Amino acid sequence: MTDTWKEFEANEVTHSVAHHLVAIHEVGREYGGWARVSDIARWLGITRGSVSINLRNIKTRGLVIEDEHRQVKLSEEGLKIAQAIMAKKAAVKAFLRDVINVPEEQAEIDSCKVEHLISHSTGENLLRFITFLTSDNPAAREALSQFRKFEDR
Amino acid sequence: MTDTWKEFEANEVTHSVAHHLVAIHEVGREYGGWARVSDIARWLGITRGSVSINLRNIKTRGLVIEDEHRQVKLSEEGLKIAQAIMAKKAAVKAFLRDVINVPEEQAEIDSCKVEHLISHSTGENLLRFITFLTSDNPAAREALSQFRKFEDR
DNA sequence: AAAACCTGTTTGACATATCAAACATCTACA
DNA sequence: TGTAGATGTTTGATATGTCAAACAGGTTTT
Ligand SMILES: [Mn+2]
Ligand SMILES: [Mn+2]
Ligand SMILES: [Mn+2]
Ligand SMILES: [Mn+2]
Repeated sequence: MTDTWKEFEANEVTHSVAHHLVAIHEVGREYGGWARVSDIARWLGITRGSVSINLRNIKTRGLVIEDEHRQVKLSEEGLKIAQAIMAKKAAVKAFLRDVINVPEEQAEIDSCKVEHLISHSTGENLLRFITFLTSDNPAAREALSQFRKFEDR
Repeated sequence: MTDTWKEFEANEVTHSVAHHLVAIHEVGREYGGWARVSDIARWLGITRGSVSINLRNIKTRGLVIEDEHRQVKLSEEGLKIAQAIMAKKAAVKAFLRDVINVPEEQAEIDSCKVEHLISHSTGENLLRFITFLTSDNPAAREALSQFRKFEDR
């Protein structure tokens, strides 16, 4: 009815772009942030051709910079986006695995699917919640323990 | 490194298909489940042309059936998928809004983005968790109340 | 009956994302 | 030094999803 669902389209980055950014961050880790097309492609499990084309778009949007050897590095904005995505993924995964007992592998898959889609503020609320719930607050510990029992009903 | 992230691609349905199925379900509610292209298009806020093309795909996959007046209705499989998506959305939204205090509108947007992506089992775990946490279990109530305080730190 | 409106489909365009294959260029190594 | 391998780009294909515009039928209004 409302067009709220079309907000889905209105994402900062697509899943593909999100993973390109994170890949550059990871691959470039030992090289001052600089990454090569080939290494990004290998990391992502897609062809060099695809990475080359995708980077065209990502460069245009100012999310990476390029040096004279055609290596790429996250721009300030690209880095901010990559870090936000990694943080949200970590929060979601921790919640799924440590709070509601989703198996590790499934938590990995589900958090991967969702990492770039949840809003910043939701990510923050979630992080606050797991921080509280996995703290040594007695009420939190008791609730979690009761939930474990509740689950095995 | 691993190709886990490509599992993203391996979804039962895309966001677009998910909303087409749910739209058919909603639009057809008062007509024995039968829906027309025009009404689906209006509901989704896209053109009739787009719906027409998308339905071609959705029919091929056996998710809807068509009658002699070109009306469509969810097949048994299509209905199962639509219901699973609606259930997951409700669970996510309730968690965001009622547990971690995400504002209604944001909870709506985030749950919409994610509804078709989270796995069945994760959805079930989440539902168990919110059922417990919003029950009258004293430990649950105390934890939630402590979390409210913790938030306003 | 005619005109206006509503419906569903098709076409051509565009955007994103992927592949394989061909190419040009570098690099390494024998 | 010459060949083999690695690298990056481009092209042509496929798939999904969207739009606007044109078209063909059907229904309603006048
Ligand atoms: Mn240099
Ligand atoms: Mn991911
Ligand atoms: Mn009939
Ligand atoms: Mn949605």
